[in-house]
Amino acid sequence: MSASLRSPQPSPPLTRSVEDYLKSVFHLTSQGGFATTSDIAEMLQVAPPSVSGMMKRLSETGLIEHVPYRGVQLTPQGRRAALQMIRRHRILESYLTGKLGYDWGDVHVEAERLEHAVSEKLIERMADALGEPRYDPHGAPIPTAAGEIEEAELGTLAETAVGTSVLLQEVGDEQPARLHYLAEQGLTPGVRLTVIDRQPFNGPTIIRLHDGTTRVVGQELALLLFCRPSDGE
Amino acid sequence: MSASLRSPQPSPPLTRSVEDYLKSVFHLTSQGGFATTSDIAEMLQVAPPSVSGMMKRLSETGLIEHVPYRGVQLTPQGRRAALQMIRRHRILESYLTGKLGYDWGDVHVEAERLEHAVSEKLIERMADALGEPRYDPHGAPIPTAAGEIEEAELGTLAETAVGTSVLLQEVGDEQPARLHYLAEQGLTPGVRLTVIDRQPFNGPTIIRLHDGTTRVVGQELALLLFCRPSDGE
DNA sequence: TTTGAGAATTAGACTAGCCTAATTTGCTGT
DNA sequence: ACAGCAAATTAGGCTAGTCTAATTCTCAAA
Repeated sequence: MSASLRSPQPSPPLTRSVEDYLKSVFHLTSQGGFATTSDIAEMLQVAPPSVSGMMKRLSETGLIEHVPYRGVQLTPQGRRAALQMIRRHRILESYLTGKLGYDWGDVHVEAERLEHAVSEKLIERMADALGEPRYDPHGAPIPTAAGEIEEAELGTLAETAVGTSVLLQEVGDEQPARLHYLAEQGLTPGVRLTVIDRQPFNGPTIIRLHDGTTRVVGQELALLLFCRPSDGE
Repeated sequence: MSASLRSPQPSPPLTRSVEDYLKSVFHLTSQGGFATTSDIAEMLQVAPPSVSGMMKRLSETGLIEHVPYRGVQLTPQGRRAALQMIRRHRILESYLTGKLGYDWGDVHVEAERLEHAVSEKLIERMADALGEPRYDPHGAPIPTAAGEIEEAELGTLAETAVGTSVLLQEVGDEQPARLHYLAEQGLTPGVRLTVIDRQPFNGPTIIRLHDGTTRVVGQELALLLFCRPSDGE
């Protein structure tokens, strides 16, 4: 009787590619539902047949559930692996900005490479040095070492009603240029702002920051600014 | 006329494997001469034919000079790449011990993976945070960003004459267990010691540390302790 | 109910890197 | 000078991951 029948097999370490696919599936299914082949292909910048092939392998190893011609979802095991990668990524981003003077626009690319190379131990040392941060520089929640992640329901600035005061919680972007611009405008996670007005036909949103200055935020950017109701002043 | 005739071709990034082979060749030729197929195979833990194949590819891309059935040497271009990897490795080791509380026995494995994933920028940030260190935790010289490396002629403790006082400059080992033991014994780079006696037939060397305590160092370890004449007190 | 567009998959090929087995080469000792 | 051994290379095969081209499937609209 082979060992694989009794124990959950000493799974070989995941390859770089596998780790990337799992992360993509996680992100694409975070709102529920299935991740489609073409969405994954788009996200990873590979051809659709490459995705089909990988999905086959991943479902054989029990990391995803594949419904042919429908899409895929993570198994609990796949989800665990994906969350581990996301923890690594976000701790790395936090460390690079917090301890090595990186700009928040530049950390994504660096973390994207490092996340495949760091050990669990290194990540925990970094997390410790940072004081166990709960959010990364973009405001995204960092999964715990145990694999739990905060799931908040945030609305975008683009859909926030005029007159409402909100807390800018998370910036859902990775492009350095846009992030640099947002930082210049003072639009970083943690700032409070009030929606003053919004132009019709998907026009820009006008906001007032806490310091009294105003900003005009186009729809494209407003869709990336995730906010939650601001409690106090 | 193809572009490759005018410019030094936009060389594709080196793969992980290629980087490892270049480092091996560098280390194996550091005393001059050629690196042999079997030495490289031994160092990288691959079969000799794998080395032959890789040597063919590397000489085609101009990173090494291959004399069939003789061995290989780095070209200037290959040497530059190898030194860059060694800089990365040693800066990483320094950073892990200096800033993240790693033990000097544990840094090698971690750096071995990270060196393939870090950017030039990150290495320079780390070097800066450390104050541009010149030696890594084992006392090995760190190449400069420009690709220069200090070449010192060091003798091992095993060949240091009885009665001589020396400075322990570098520990030529990577095995955690041995390094932990040496640290316990107070044998880390920078300590001064005097050779008191040596047993015949490759027997142990007896030394006195600066604090007056003595140690008995077997031949195996004595061969890993690189020393240089101690000038002052 | 059928059909056609678009998404997904299968088929088949390529590269890097590794392996084992077979062969070739170079050197050393007689 | 040459036999034989050890080292190196060539031959041939495997896997992971990618690609393009061909095929199959799903679903919505007529």
